[in-house]
Amino acid sequence: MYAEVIIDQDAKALDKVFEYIVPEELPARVGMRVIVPFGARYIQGFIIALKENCNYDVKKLKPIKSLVEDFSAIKPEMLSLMRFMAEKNHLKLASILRLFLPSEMREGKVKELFVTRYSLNLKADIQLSKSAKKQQEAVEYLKEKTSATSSELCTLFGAGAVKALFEKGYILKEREQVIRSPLSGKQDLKNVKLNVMQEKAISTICENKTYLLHGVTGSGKTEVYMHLIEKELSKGKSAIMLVPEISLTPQIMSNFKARFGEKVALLHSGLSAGERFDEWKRLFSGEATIAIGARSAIFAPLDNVGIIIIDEEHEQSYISESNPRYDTHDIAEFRARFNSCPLLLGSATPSVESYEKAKQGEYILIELPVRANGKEMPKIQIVDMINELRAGNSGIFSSQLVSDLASVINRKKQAMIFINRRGYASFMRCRECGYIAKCSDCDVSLVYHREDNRLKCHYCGKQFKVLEKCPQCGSENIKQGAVGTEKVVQEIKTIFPDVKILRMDNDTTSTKNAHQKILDEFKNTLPCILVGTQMIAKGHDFENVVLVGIVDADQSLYQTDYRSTERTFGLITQVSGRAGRSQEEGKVVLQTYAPRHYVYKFASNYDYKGFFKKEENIREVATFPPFSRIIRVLFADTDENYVRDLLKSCYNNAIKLKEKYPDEIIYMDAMKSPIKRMQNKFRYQILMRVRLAHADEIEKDLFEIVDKASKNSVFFEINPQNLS
DNA sequence: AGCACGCCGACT
DNA sequence: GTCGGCGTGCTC
Repeated sequence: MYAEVIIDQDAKALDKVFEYIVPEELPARVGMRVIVPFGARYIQGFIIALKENCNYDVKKLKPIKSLVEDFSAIKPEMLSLMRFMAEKNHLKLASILRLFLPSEMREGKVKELFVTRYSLNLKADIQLSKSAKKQQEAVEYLKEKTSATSSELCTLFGAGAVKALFEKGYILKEREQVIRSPLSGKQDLKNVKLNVMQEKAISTICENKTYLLHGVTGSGKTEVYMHLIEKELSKGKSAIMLVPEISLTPQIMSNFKARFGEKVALLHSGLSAGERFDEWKRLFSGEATIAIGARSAIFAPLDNVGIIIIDEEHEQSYISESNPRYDTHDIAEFRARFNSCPLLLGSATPSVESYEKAKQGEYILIELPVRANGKEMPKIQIVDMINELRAGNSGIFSSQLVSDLASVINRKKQAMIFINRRGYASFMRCRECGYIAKCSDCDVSLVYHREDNRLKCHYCGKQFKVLEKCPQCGSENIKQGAVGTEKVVQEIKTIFPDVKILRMDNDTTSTKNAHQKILDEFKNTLPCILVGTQMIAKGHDFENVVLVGIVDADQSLYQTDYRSTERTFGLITQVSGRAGRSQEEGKVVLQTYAPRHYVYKFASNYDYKGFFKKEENIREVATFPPFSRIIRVLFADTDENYVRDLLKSCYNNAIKLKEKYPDEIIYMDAMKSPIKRMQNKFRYQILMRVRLAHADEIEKDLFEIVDKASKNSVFFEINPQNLS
C-alpha cells in the first residue's frame, strides 16, 4: 500500500504530493497526520490518499515512520475542501490544511489530542519492591481517585514511575472517551415570541440552498438564527455561525452560551492557543455541536452540519486579506453543498454582490422589513458642511449638531459621535465647493501619498501633482483631511466643558477588557457623549442614546475602491440604529460635504432597495463587480530587483492574454503596489478587470504564467477589498 | 523550509 | 595543506 502525503511545510517547492510506502502493520487512513522521513530528517505530513500503485520510482520510496494519532485529524469533507480551495484560490495545499487545524497541531508540534487517563488494573496483583516509593505513592493516589490524567500523575510522581507501573501492567491506559451526545435533554429555552415574519423566515429556510436574509436593524435576525440552530440540533445536526470579529462581544457570546450551554464552542481572537485547541477538540469529538466565531470558524471540524449562518454578510472581514487568501462565502457555500444544508447570509445592508445574486435567483431572498419592537428607525438629518463653511463655521461640528448635543445634555440623555475613519490614506478635497480629486481614467478618488507628495490612483497607478487650487472653483482652500477622535473630543470639550466624554477607538481599547469597561461606564453615566470609530457602530444597545452624530460621512465614500459607496451606506444604517432603542424618538445628524450624493439620499430614508438599484446600475455601466471580476496578482519579496524582474516577466506573458481574449480584458496593467513596502517586502502588482464570461479561464492562464516564472512570493486576490 | 553537496579565501 | 563561506538543488 502506498500513501500520498502532503508535507507540513509552507513552501512552494514542497507543495506537491509525495508518495510513501505504508508499512503492513500501520493502520494508516486518509486524513491522518504522519511522521515521514524527508531528506535527512523527519517531518510531519498528512495522508491525503491511499492506493495500491505508485507513480514515483518505487526504489526511491521510503516508508512512513509513524502515525501521529490513531484517527484522521483531517476529515474527508475537509480534504475535498482542500482541493476546492487549491483550485479556486490557487493556494498551497499545506497552507490550506493548516487552516483546518489549531496551531497546536501544526508545524511539527505533536500534541496529544485526547487526554490519556490511567486507572488501577484491578485484576493485577500489585507487588512493588520497597524501594519503589514513587510507584507506591502513585498506586495509593489512584486507589483514592480511581483514575487520573497522565500529566497529573507525571507531575506528581514523575514520568518514570508512571511508565514502570504501566509496563508491569499494574495500571491501565485509556483515552478519555468523548461520547457523541445525541443532544439528550432539553435546553432551557428563553421563551421568545416570534413575529409572523420571523416565523415565516424560519419555515422557509430548510433546503440545500443559499438564503439571503435582508432584515432591517432590530428586526430580530439573531432570534431567527437561534431558532434555526435549535431546529437543526434537534435533528441531531450541528451548526456553524459566523459573526464579524468586532461583534464577538461578551454579550453575544453569553447569549448563545445561555441558550445552548456546553454545546457551543466559541472561536475568537481573544483565545490563547491552548483555549483554541480545546474548543477545536470539543468540536472535533462532537462534544460541542455549534461553532460560533469569526472568519476562521468556517473551518470548524464538525460533522453533519445542518446549517451555516453568516451574520452581517457584507462585512469585509469575511475576506481574508493575508496569507491564504480566500472568501468565506465560497467556503461556506462549499460546506453547505457538501452537507446538503442551507446557507444563510444575513444583513441589514447586504453586499451588492449578494443582493445581485438574489436578484438573479441564485440566492433566495427573505425579508424582515419591520423592527421587532415596532419602533421607527430614527430620523436622519443631512447637514451640508459647505453651507456651514460659507456661514463662517470652520469647526468640526455643524451648528445643528451643537444645538442637538446641547439639548441631549439638558435632558440628561446620551449621544454618540461616530468618526468615520478608516486607514490612514486620505483624499484631497476642496473646502469651498466639496470637489474631490479623482483619477482621470478610473473615476475613483485619488489618495494622497505623503512620502513623495503626490496623488495616486490605487486602481491604475497613475500619479498626479498635488493640487494647488481647486480646478472647479479656483479656491486655494483645498487640502487632504481626516479628522481623528482626539480632535473631536478636544472640540467637544471646548464647547461643553462640563459634560462627560468617553472615547473608544484603537488607542483606548488596546488593553484587555478596556472595551467592556468603556461601555459599562457609558451605560452608567448621564448625560454622556461617546466618541468613537467603527467599533461603537455594532451591536450595543443603549437605552439612553437619543442622538447619533456622524462627523465626516464622506471619509469612507471617497476611499479608493468601488465598494466604498456601499460601505458608506452600510455604515450609516448601522450607526443610525444605535439611536433608535430608547423610549424617546432618536435622531441622527449626518454631516457631509456632498449632501446631494445618492448614497445619502437613500441612506437617510433607509431605502436599501433604491440604493441597490442605483448602485447596480452604476456598476453595470462601468463594468465593475458583480458585472466583472477584478484580479490582482501581488508580488512581494525582500529583494526588490527580484520582484521587479518577476513582475516584468509575468506581465510580458500576461499581456499576451489580451490577444487570446480580445474582448474580455477591460483593463490590465502592472505597477508598484500603493503600499510599496510592507513587512520589509517590496510589493508590485498586476491588476486586471475582466468580463465574467471567461473570467475563470483567464484566471487559470494567469495562474499558469505566474507559476512558471516564480518559485514563491506571489499572491492572488479576486475582487480585493482594498488595494494596499 | 532545511540540509547536503560543492567549489574558492585565510588559518592552525 | 584544511576549515568554512553560502550558491544551487533536492527532498517521495
